[in-house]
Amino acid sequence: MTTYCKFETALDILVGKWKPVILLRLLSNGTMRFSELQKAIPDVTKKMLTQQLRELEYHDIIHREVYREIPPKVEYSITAYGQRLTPLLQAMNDWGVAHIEHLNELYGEAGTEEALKRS
Amino acid sequence: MTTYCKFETALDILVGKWKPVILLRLLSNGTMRFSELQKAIPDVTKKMLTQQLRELEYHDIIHREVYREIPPKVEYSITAYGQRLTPLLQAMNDWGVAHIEHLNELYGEAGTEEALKRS
DNA sequence: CCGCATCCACAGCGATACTG
DNA sequence: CAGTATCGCTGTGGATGCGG
Repeated sequence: MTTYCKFETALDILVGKWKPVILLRLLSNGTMRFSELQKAIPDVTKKMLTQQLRELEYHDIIHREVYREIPPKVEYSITAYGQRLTPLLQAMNDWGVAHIEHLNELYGEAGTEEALKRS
Repeated sequence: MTTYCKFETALDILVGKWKPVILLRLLSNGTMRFSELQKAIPDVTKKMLTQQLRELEYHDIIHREVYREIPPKVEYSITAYGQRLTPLLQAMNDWGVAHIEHLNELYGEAGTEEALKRS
């Protein structure tokens, strides 16, 4: 007896402290190694990066390719299925940009940044 | 020096343990009193409900109308600006529905529920 | 009726050290 | 290089009680 509306599902999959950045990186750079991602996202720890990547992988958004070499090499990329997120991300981005505008009008430039931190 | 892509902003505003349900309720029911919301969302505590409502209010997604009566009465509703979320929520919902389908194909009906809990 | 204040439990995340 | 394991802090959310 699940409820009809499933927009929460999309949220669950996209939300995560580092998932948005990871997705953006992979979408713009294509395939990336683990270490490249770490360099591209300076504040993430190995633990968190691994965890978030695994979750995205489990949802078939990204692909994990392991090369059995010494030293090891692992490459991450967006799956074909994952590409289908793009329009949604675009829509969310557009809304986000408009929303920041809107907050500026409501509270002024100063308040906006703080407003975004609240939730 | 903020980054260009702002789809994370949309996430921040929509995410919250009870925000999705609240939005759905208000969108389908129109104006609702605090107590009605509480009844409609059985597991939420007053504290959490208040908090999430305030955040949505701060972002101008919902409107809070206070009637200075005894006993008090407070009504919540979606603002005109908040209505502009609808297409986005619809898009997210569509993607969510499709994604659940996709997970079923990957892991079977059994695995899907657990998959959704992971992230 | 609506909401705030306080206290507490637990999960999330970071830091660090260790492994194949 | 690409992780895993462990520990400790911190923040979020639940439970409860008070107040306008």
